[in-house]
Amino acid sequence: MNEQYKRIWQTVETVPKGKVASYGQIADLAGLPGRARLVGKALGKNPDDRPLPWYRILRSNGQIAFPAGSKQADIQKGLLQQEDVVVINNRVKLSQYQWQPDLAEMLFKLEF
DNA sequence: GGTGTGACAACAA
DNA sequence: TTTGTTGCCACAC
Repeated sequence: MNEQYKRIWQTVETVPKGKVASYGQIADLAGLPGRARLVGKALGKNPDDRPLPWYRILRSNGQIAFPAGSKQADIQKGLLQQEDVVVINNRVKLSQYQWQPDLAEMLFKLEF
């Protein structure tokens, strides 16, 4: 299994409930600056044998990465609202819900 | 090893 | 705001 994917998945798992992060943000935190698209691929290859909060990952502008109205978009929307994240027109207010990693999270991540 | 692709991002209009 | 362009880089053919 690819190491980078593991790191991406691990990073995604550190996103707290009720908060969201962008693909680029995850890439940066995973030590892969500029690999936002790789994050998308990693999530696509996500082995469903472990719970991964993939639905907390959005685009840089807060929009859900799937076409509005699509099956996936609906599911993601539902899961987010289940965590008290308000989704309007297929997007959320990043100014309010975007995750801001704190020191504890950073330190945790440094222990690769 | 060239070419096209992608759950992206930043910017222009 | 929405749409199009361009940059990006690991992957799969």
